[in-house]
Amino acid sequence: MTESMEIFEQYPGGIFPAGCTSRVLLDHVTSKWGVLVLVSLTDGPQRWSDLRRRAQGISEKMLAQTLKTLEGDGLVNREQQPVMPPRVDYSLTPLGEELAAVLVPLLQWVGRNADQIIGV
Amino acid sequence: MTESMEIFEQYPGGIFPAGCTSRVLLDHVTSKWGVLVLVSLTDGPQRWSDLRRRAQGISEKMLAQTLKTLEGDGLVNREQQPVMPPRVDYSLTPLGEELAAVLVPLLQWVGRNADQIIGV
DNA sequence: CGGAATCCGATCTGATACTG
DNA sequence: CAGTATCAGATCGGATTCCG
Repeated sequence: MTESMEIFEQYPGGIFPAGCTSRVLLDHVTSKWGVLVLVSLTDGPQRWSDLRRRAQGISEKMLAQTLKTLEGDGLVNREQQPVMPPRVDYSLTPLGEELAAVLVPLLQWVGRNADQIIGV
Repeated sequence: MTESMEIFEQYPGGIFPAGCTSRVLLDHVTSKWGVLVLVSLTDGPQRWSDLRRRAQGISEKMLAQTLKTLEGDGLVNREQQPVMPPRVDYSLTPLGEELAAVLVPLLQWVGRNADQIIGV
């Protein structure tokens, strides 16, 4: 608890001012499906239907919305081939890879500890 | 991208089955306010009013709800002293400390990159 | 296949008021 | 100080339908 507390040094009064860009980005990447989509993509470029399978339970609406948000943030790349039937590949940008690298440990921790925690 | 991909090894078809305990816990800890409360508490035990200041913009309703959820998950401890006026201290449990340790790098990454990302 | 559009209920938020 | 209760409005999220 002694190191890497730059968050408190930067903002002594609180963690990120309310409404600042950090808050917005944090909400995007910690959104219900944002985490799962980003981590899915660490496995390499994937298509719409791949992502629907990886992020089990996501609706088409939320997949579309999540991908647009992440693309708008420069975290995800969208590549469309002009063929019929259409083929679209999603992948992480370099920035997205960086982010996913800090997200994976979170997912792993959750996976290890979920059973011991829920319904204490 | 080659190491620590146990998430995909565990669940080849997707990341956590929909509705499993891992998903529930993930939703709790990545909730809009859960992240901020947990990271606030890495700075040591804090009182209700401290947390309201740290997690700028949180309403009393959401602070109460977030704390109850995290307490129910065994991530946060609530200690009430029977004095008047009442004094209540919130702190991380050992499990909560573990979790916060993987959350802090995420917050730091967001803090470093938010300005370059939003509104591309 | 890869979406967009629409509707609808659940959830979140803010404001206000009240309590021990 | 540390909450609880309640209500209205905004937003989120899911299910369904439709389209190139």
